[in-house]
Amino acid sequence: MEYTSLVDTSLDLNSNPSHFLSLVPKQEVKSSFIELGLKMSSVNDQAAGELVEELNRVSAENKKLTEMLTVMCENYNALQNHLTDYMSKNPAPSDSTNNNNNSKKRKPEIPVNQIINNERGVSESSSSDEDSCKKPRQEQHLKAKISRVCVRTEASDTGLLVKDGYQWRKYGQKVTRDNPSPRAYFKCSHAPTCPVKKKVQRSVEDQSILVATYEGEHNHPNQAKNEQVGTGMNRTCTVATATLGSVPCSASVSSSGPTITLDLTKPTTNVNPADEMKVGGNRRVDTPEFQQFLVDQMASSLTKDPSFKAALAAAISGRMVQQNQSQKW
DNA sequence: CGATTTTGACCTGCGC
DNA sequence: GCGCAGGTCAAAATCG
Repeated sequence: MEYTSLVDTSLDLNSNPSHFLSLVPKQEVKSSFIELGLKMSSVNDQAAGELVEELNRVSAENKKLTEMLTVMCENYNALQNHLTDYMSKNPAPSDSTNNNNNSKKRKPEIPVNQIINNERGVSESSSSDEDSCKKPRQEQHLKAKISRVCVRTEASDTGLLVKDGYQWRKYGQKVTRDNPSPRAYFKCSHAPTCPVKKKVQRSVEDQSILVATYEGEHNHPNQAKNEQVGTGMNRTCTVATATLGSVPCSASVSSSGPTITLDLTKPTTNVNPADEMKVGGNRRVDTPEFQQFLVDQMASSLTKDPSFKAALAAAISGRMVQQNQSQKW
């Protein structure tokens, strides 16, 4: 499947306003821009200059973001093609990518690409219809949106609580074979019908990192929107919240996949978002990977939002009309 | 007293 | 079919 087809780029982050110009005769718009510029110059040259400069800057930024998004999509397609080729040439000999010492494993972990697809709301289940008849539970499991969030906590913190704004009820705890730390099982307790589940376990490699695995989508709004990260479909928005807001944490992206790490041990209150992005140390928010990830997530979430598109189109077309009117005046 | 957590028992899927 | 391991249930304990 082509990754680019999953990303609705119809918003056209490139500043080329051709989509909207089509609503108005091109020549008219062009002349209105020129005349508007002349008028502005007669009224307030400096302000107009600043506006044009700002417009150019934003346009360049949008263009850059679009290019980055395109490159990412191409890279993703290339990687997926490589993976497909590799899988077809080397059929996985009994889950060789997983721990070999785990001779008995249940369902293999959902591959990274499937996680991505699930997050984009594309149902790409690898199980056949026949399988789904035989294994309704597993089918249901595969259909559920699965996302993983890593949260860095103080080493002294032995709890398994990951605050994400939702209310959870713990219904079980288990010590798993591959990890000495117990795994806690949570259900969303805010709404009785909410199917979302969460598993929280400390990372084997770094005990200070809590790995929270979310399954399913919340069918109710997040009560505490300003609290750290959410799950499932609203994850894309909450990533930005965790990074740019006043939430006392920092975020990073794992190189192994779309896993978000929140560093709760490093308060970032009262930090300018621009400065926050420059912060060094062990934070990885300034890495190209993270920025690309943010671009990807923000672009996809924005372009997926029809109301945002409608509002933007209305704003731009409204501006065009205003310019036309000012030309006629 | 209701909500939440703990914890042992039970269920289920998978590999041998 | 058996055993293992992950996941879930539910009664008891705890908390606010």
